[in-house]
Amino acid sequence: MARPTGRQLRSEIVETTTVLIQERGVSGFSFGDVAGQLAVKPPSIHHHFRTKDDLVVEVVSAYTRRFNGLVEDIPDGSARARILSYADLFARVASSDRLCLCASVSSDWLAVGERTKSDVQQFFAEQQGWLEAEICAGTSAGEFGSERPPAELALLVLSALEGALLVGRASADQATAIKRVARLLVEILEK
Amino acid sequence: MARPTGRQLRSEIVETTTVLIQERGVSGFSFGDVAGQLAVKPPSIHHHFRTKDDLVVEVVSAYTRRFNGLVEDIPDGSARARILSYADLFARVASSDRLCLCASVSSDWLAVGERTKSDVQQFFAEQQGWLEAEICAGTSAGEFGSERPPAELALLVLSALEGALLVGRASADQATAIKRVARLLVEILEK
DNA sequence: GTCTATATAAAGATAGAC
DNA sequence: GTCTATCTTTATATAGAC
Repeated sequence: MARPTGRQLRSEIVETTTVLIQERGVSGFSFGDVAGQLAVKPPSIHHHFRTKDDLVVEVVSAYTRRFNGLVEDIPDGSARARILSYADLFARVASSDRLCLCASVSSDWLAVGERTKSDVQQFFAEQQGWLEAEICAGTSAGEFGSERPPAELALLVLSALEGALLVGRASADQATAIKRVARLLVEILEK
Repeated sequence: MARPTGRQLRSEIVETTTVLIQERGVSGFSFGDVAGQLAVKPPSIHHHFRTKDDLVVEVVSAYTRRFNGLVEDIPDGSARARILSYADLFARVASSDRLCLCASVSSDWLAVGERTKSDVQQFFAEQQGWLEAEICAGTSAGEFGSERPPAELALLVLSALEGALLVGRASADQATAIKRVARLLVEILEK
């Protein structure tokens, strides 16, 4: 891997840090870890991000932007297909035994700054909002028949997907767990 | 708070560390933090637990023992009531904006030792086993009417409860989130 | 923009006095 | 069993050369 430079390095730092946080938590990575993986020295990281907190804020922001972009790109189709695509996205972004980045951050809640906290809160709120709208649409289309309040179902779906990554990782069975949970969730929404 | 000593201190270290991990993650606490909260010095912690990893192993073990004890103490009654008690337990042990300890550990997966990993895996497996048995019992009693496989439902329930703590904490609404999810889950099991 | 060198502080851990 | 003192390593962060 060629040593990245300039604007290139900045985005590679963000990518690498995202994975490190997903694997080890916010307190479990250091500038030295990031630098090591990119074959540069710690001061190069500091050049782009003055403090660790600045870096974490940027990582959450980049993750949220990317994730929401992928959600927007989910093609039109049946409500069932769209929810399954959403779950798949979830599994993909968190692939390889990782969690959703915001779940990782939420786990270390008291170890992160205020800006990060409010950004993570917003991420979860946005996901619930998207899910609620999809559930409403599916119900209007006659595809979903659950009589339970869409906002409640949205919270359940998000919680179950986040939790499945967590439980699945610790069961050496993450990819399967998220698929099993997703399938069950759409069946529940349908009837 | 009087300074605890001897066998007393050992268990207070475990209790304090449990909370610290729930709040800040495995990598987010130090012997100094634990010592500070108990008004002793770091070497006193080392006297009881040679390494940080030894301490984490003991914390997971104590948490699991205590949690499983509380589960066993859930009184006989309707399947609905027992599942709701289980969810409540979950919320209580993780109260005050914390997660289930094993969820916190799972979040920092690559930062913990092998012994800890396998203990956490076992915790999640045991919980799924208990839930599956309860769901089967509820179905036999005619109380639960879901036709979906009990093992699948058990995974869903555990994932949703773990995830609700995570999402709820980041929504400044944890106590409510877990209750909402628990209520929805029993309704789904019933029909 | 990246490096070497360095400051400062904290962490995990141990030795040995009390 | 707990302390003081200390060792060693690592982390965050900055200054200044290249």
